[in-house]
Amino acid sequence: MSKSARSSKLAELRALRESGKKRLDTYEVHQEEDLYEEVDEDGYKKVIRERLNQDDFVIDDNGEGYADDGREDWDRRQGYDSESEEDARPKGKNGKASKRKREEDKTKRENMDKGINNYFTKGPVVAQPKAKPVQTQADNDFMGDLLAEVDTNVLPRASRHPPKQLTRRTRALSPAIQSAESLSAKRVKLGDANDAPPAYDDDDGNFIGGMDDDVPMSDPAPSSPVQKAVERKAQVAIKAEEEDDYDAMEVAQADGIAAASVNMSGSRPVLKLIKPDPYLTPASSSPTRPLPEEVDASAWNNVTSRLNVISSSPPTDTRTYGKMDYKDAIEADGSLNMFWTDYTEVHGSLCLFGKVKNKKTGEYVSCFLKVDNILRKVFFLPRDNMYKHGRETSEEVDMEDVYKEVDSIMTRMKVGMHKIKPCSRKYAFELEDVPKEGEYLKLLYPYNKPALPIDLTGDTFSHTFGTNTSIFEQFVLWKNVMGPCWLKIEDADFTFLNNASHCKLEVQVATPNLITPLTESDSMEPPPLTLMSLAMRTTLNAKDNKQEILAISARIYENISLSDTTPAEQIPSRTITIIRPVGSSFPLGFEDLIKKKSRGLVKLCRQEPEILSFFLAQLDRVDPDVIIGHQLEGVDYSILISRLQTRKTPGWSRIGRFRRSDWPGSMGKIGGNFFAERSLISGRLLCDLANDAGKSTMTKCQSWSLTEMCNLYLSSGNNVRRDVDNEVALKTWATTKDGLVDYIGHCEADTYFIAALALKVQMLPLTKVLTNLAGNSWARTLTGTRAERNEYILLHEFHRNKYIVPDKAPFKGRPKMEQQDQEEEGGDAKKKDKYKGGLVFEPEKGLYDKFVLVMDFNSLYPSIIQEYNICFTTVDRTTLSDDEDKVPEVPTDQDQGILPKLIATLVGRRRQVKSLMKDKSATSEQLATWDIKQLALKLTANSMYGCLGYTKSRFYARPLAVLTTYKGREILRSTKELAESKSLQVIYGDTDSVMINANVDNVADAFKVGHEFKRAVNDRYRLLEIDIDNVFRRILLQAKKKYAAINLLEVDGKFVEKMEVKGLDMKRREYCALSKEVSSKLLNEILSGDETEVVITRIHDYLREISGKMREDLIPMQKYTIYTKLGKNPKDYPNADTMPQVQVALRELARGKTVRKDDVIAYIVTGDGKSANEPAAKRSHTPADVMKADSGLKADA
DNA sequence: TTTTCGCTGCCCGCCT
RNA sequence: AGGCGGGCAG
Ligand SMILES: [Mg+2]
Ligand SMILES: [Mg+2]
Repeated sequence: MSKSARSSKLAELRALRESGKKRLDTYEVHQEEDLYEEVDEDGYKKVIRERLNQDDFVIDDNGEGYADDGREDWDRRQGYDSESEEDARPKGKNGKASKRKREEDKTKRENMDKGINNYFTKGPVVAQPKAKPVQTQADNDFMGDLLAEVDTNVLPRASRHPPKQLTRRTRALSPAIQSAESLSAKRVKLGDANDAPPAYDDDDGNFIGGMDDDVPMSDPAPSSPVQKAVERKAQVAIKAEEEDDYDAMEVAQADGIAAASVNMSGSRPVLKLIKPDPYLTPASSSPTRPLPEEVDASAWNNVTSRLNVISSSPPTDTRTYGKMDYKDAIEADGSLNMFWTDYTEVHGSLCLFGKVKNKKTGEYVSCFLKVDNILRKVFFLPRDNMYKHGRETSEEVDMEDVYKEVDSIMTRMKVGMHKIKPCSRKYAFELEDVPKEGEYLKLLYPYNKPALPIDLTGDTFSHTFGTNTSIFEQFVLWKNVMGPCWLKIEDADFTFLNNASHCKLEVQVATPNLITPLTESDSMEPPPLTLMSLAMRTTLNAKDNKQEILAISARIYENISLSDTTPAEQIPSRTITIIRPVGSSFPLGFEDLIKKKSRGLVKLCRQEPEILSFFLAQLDRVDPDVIIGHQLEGVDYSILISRLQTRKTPGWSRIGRFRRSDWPGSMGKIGGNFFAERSLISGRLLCDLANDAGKSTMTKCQSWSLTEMCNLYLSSGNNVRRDVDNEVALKTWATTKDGLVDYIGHCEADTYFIAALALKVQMLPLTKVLTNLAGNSWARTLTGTRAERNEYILLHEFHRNKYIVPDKAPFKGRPKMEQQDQEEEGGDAKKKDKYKGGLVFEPEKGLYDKFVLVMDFNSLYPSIIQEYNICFTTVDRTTLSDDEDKVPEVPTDQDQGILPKLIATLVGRRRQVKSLMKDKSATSEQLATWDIKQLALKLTANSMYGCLGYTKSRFYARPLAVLTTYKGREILRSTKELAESKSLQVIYGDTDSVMINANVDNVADAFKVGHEFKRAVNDRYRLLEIDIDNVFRRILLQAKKKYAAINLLEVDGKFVEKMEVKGLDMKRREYCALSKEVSSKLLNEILSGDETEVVITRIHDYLREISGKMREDLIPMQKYTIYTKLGKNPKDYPNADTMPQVQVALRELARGKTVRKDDVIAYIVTGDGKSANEPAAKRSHTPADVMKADSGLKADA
C-alpha cells in the first residue's frame, strides 16, 4: 500500500466506502491493522521532524489566513477640484438650437406617449385637470376585489378595517389643486430667462449653466457615514490589533454539528424524513427504519410558537393606502427629502426608488423619483493633424475644427440641444496613443438621443470617450452620490407623474441639478425598512415539466432600522400564507383546523392563478422595501416570475415598484433571463441568502442549505431547522388535515429562519455600507458581484481627479467565429490566461511538539500597492511589450497614485473604526455598526488587487497585478531568508506567511522569538507589517496547504488550546460526517501530547468501536452522506458513468426532480456484499432513497 | 435591447 | 503531457 494511500486511510474512512472492493468486515480488520501501524510508528513517538520524515508517516500540512487588515495613516480624501477650469460659456447657436429643441420636444413627447410611458402625463406645465394622487379605476377594481377577498377569507383574529381604508383613499383622491398649480408656476419662473417654450423651460436653462461637473459641487464630501465619527474620535488611542477571520475548529464539538443533514439536490429542499435529528438524539430510531407516514412537526412548531407574532393585519388607522399627499412629505422650504435605495432606467430618464417621511403620521413610505434631462457626456481627443479621406494631412487641428465636426455630427443626428466646450483631462489607462494629460472637446447631449458609436473617430479627433456611459453612472458621478443616502430634491414636480409606479409618492424633476445628496453632517438616519421574507413550495407539473407554485409564505417585519440588532424572534412580525390543494381539494376538515391553529393569515386558493393574484395584492398592501429569501435568484423568484408571465396575472408588475403593462421582450428565453428578471423587481431589493452575496456572509457553510445556515448561524436557542422532502411530504404525511397544517407550519417557520439569518449576519447593513463605500447601487451589491463595486469606487475616484475613465467594453460578438476565435485566442489566452501568483514553500513535513509561530503579513497585496505606489497613474507600462508577463518597474519619484491613496484611506478609516470599538462604553448597537463598517472597509480594500487581474474589468491592468504578486513573492522569499539568517527554521509558508519553528517549550519564549522577528521584518518596510497570527503548541504538517495544529488563544489572560485544521480531508464536503468525526478524533489524540502508548491504545479502541458499529449498522445513515457540486448540467458530463454525483443527479432528473447546474448533490454510496464489484457510481443514491427501509440499501463501508 | 460572477497555487480523479 | 471535472488554500 502506498504511503499516500495509507495516510488517507488513516485520516478518514472515506476510502472504506469508495474503494469498497471488500466486504465491510474483512475490510475493517485489515484496515485497522494498517492504521495501527502507522499511528504507532510516527504519531506517538514524539520524535522530531527528521525522524518523522524518514518514516512513512505522511503528516504535514499548513495554511494561512488570507484576510487581513492594514494600517496606514489617516488620509483625508482628496478634495474635488474646486478650480473652475472650464468657463461655461455656451457655444451653441441660440436661435437654431432652440428651434431644434422645440422639434425635439415634440418628438420626445411623442415617444413618451408610447409604451410604458403612457403612464406619464404629457406635459408638466399644463395644469392637471385632476388632482394628483389617483388610482385608475382598473386599479381600484383590481385591488378592491382582491382585498375584499382577503376580508372574507381572513382568520377570526385578523382584524381589518375596510371602512377606514376607504376613507383614506377617498381623502387621497382630493388633493390640493391649488398648490399643485402654484408649484408649477414656480417652476416656470426658473426658466424664464430664455426663449424656450414654457413647457420645457427647464431644459435650456439648465442645459447651459447646469449639470457640469467642472463646477464645484456644493457638497464635495462623499456621503461616508463613518468619516465624521472617526474624525470626532480621532484622538482615541490606536492599537493595531487584528482578530481576523480564521476557521478555527473545535474538534470536540464536531460530532454534534457536522452531522446536520442537508440535501441540496434540486431547488426545493429535498431531505430525509426522519423524526428527531439523529445526531442530536443518538438514541433515536434506527437509520434504516421505514419511511414514516407522519412527521414530528413539533420542532418547527416550537420555533414559531415563540415568535413575537402580531395580528395579521396592521393597524390601519395610521397606514397610508393609495398615494400619499405630497404636502405631508415636503419640508418647510418646499423641498423633498428622499432616501434612495434603488433605480431603473427608462427611456433616457433615471428613475430612483426610495422612501420619504410622512410628516403627518411619522411613517416612511415609498417614493418614486423620475429624473429627466440627464445628459450624455462625450470627450473627443483632437488629432494632431487633420485627416482627409482617411489620410493624414499636414494641416494642424485646433479646437475650432473639432468643434465644427462634432457640431455637424449633432446636426446630422438631429440633436438640437447640446453643449460643446473644451476642457483638460488626464488619462492613465491602457490606450497607448492617449496623452497622460491633454485638451479634449466635451460634448453634452440628452440621453433620449442615441449614443454615438463607441469607436467613433473623425477627421479631427482620434478617440471618443464616454459614448456608452449609462445614465446611472453619469448621474452618480456628476452628483457624487455614494450609495443609498438622503437626497434633497428642490422644485420637485408632484403633478408630472400619474401612476408611473407602485409607490406612494411620485415625483419628477426636470434636471439632476435639483438633486443634492445630503451628508452625514445633516445627521439624518436612514429610514426604517419594511422587510418581507419569502418561502415557496412548488410542485412539478408533469405535463409540461414545469414547476408550479403550491404555496407561498411571507413574513413581514415593519419599521426595521438597519442598526437594530434585536434578534428576529423578538421583533414583531406577521405572516401570510397562500396555498392551494395538491389535487382538487384540501383534506377533509382542513379548513376549519387551519383557522383554529394558525396565528397568521392563511388564504386558501383553488388554483395557482389565485395564489398569484392574492400574493400581488398583499405585496401592494405591504409594499416591502426588501424581499428576503433562500435561493430566490434563479429558483424561487425565477419560478414566481415565470408563473406570473405564464398565467398572465393582472397587475404582475407589483412584484417590483415600477409600473409595467407589457412583459419585456427579452423575457421569453428559456433558462430565465437574469437581467430582465432583476429589472422587474426594481424598487424592491432582492436579498438572497444563498446567492454570492449571501454565501460570502456565511463562510462557515459548505453547502449553504437553509438547514446548514440555521445550524451554524442560529445555533442559539431553539432554532434547529428540519429538512423535509417536499415531494415525499406531499405524498405522505401532508395529505391529512393535520399533516397539511404542519406543512404550512414548516413553510412559515422557514420565513422566520430566513429573516432571522439575514438579520443575524447583517446582510442588509453590510451591503449598504459596501455600497456607500463604492458608490454603486445597493441592488447590485446584493447580487454579490465584487467587480462592479470595485469598478464604481474607481470610477468615482478617477472622476473626482479629472481623469478620463475607461469605457465599458463594447459587447463582443460571440455567436459567430468558432474556429477563428479559438485559434486566435487559443495561443493568446493560453499564455495570457494566468499570471504568476503567490509563492508556496515546500513544507518540512512532520509532527512538531515545539512551539511554532505563524508570522503573517497584514493585507499583503493592498499593503504592497501602497508600499510601492502601484497605480495606473504611476507604473510605466508603455515600454513592456504585450508578449510576456514581464514585470514592470516599481515607480520612483512619483506622486502618490490614485489607487494607493484610495487604499490608504480605506485602511486608515478602518483603523479608526476599530479604535472606536475599543470604547468600553459603546452600546452593542454601536459595536455592531462599527464592526460592519470595519468589515466593509477591509473587504473593499482587499478586493482591489483581484480586480486588477480581472480580464473583464474596465480597470483591467495585468501589469499592475503582475507587479503586485511579484513583490509578494520577493517579500516572502526575503522574509524567509531573514529568518534563516537568524537561525530560525522556516518550516512552511504560503503567499503571505512564514511558519517558524521557534524551537522552545513555553509560550513566553515563543512570543519573544515572534516579537523579535516581527520587529526585524517591519524595520525593513515603510508600511508593510508582519504580525504573529498564531502560536501553535503542536502542529502536524502534512503537505502544502494541509495541516492540523493546536492553536493557543488568549482568553481572559489565559491560553486556551483550540484545534485548527486546514485543507485536510475533514474540511471537505466530499467527505462524510463519519469520516470527519473519526479524523478529528484521531487528530485530537495525535496532538494531545499525552503519552504515546496511552494514545495508541485509545485510538485503537476507538477504531475498533467504530468499525463494530459500522458492521452492525449502528451508525446513522446520514453520517455517510457526501456532498458534491455539479459544475455543469448533469447531461453535459462526458464520462458520467464514473461519477457518483452525476449518476444520482441523472436518476433524480429522470424521476422529475429539478437538478441544475451548480446544485450540490448529496448522496450515499451503498453496497451489500454482492454488488461490491460494481463501480461506486452505480451504487450511489440519494439519502432519501437509502432511508427507505424496503430499499435494502446499506451504506457501503 | 444586454449576456455576469475578483485573483493564483495545489492536490485529487477521470479521460484523451 | 494535455483536457475536463472536483474544492481546498492563500
Ligand atoms: Mg496568510
Ligand atoms: Mg495576511
